[in-house]
Amino acid sequence: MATTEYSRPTFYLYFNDLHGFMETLLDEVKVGIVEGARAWLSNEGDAVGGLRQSLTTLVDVAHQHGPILKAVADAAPGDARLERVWEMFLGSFDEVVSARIAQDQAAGLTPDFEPLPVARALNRMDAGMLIQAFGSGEKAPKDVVLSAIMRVWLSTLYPFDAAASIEQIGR
Amino acid sequence: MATTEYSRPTFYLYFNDLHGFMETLLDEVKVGIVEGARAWLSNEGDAVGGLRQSLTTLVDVAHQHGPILKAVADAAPGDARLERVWEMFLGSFDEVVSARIAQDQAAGLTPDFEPLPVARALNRMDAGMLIQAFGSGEKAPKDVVLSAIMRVWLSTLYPFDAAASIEQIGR
DNA sequence: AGATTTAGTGACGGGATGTCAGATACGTTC
DNA sequence: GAACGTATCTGACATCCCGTCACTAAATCT
Repeated sequence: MATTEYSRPTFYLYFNDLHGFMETLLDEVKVGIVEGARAWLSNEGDAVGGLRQSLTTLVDVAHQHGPILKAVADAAPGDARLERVWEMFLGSFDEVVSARIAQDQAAGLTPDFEPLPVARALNRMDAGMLIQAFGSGEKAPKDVVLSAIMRVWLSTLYPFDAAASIEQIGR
Repeated sequence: MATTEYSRPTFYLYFNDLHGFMETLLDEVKVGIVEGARAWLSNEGDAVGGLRQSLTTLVDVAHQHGPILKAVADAAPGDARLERVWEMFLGSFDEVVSARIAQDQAAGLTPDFEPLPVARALNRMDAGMLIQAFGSGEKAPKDVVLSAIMRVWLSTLYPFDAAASIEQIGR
């Protein structure tokens, strides 16, 4: 509000709370990510191509809204409700990713392992990596970040496809 | 201090600062992790076995000191100095892991990719996953967490070994 | 013009962090 | 055992941040 022509209390006319404000911001980013994830989750076309596309748009969205993600993640531990919201935000991806993994395991594309914990691990990797790379002012180069997380996702979920995939990822 | 027989100001006789206290706590946990990581980083014996052992002790240490890790990670964004300390803490692992990856790439054990970003991604995964699993009161089962991150590390770094490794990981 | 709704602000209360002068306990020296 | 110096501790204060509220100003309606 200090950078505004309005006073601090005016803020509270439009938002319940600092944490409520964070929720509002997060909701806007969420739709972008969910939309981008459809490419892989919808299960049309090949799995590897879909995953590659979904991760690419994920990195794009995170690159664009990095500071918001960092702000929410930073503020979450200070407020029980916001922490729950953030946990749910990540948890929702855990579930859909886990479901997709189970599908691919049934189809023989993916090795057999417990889908949920691995989905959780991969999603935490994305969150931590993207916030670290794009959260502050000087952002890391998008392509480097993308290759790294793409590498990990592909070799974990589609290792049989690795030989073909690796060339497309490049070094 | 409220749970103590001493008053609040007494705290400041022993610590500069709340954040200084966090640094002290973190230092104690760090030695445990570094010690456990030697199995893999020292490069004695086979790489897969070393990594497996290092990850096992990492999960042990995190399970033991989870709340400390969460407390530091939560407090870091609120203080520039502590945030730097936390960044350095994670960054130090990025570097040693990256060096080890480069070695294994030269030896043909690991596919060719940029070691540093992948190391960063894997380490952020560990941090996020371990804090989420062991940070709060009710801790997740150790073995589930361990299998998940082990799966990701092994399939990313030693995919050629995957067939043999997967059986030992189990589902 | 008068009334009613909307928009905005100064001033306050509450909670958390950190500081400081003074008090208390303890050991040392004569 | 009295005086002194030192280590330990605390009540009270200053500061900052969040959120609220009574009150004012502007805009819209009758």
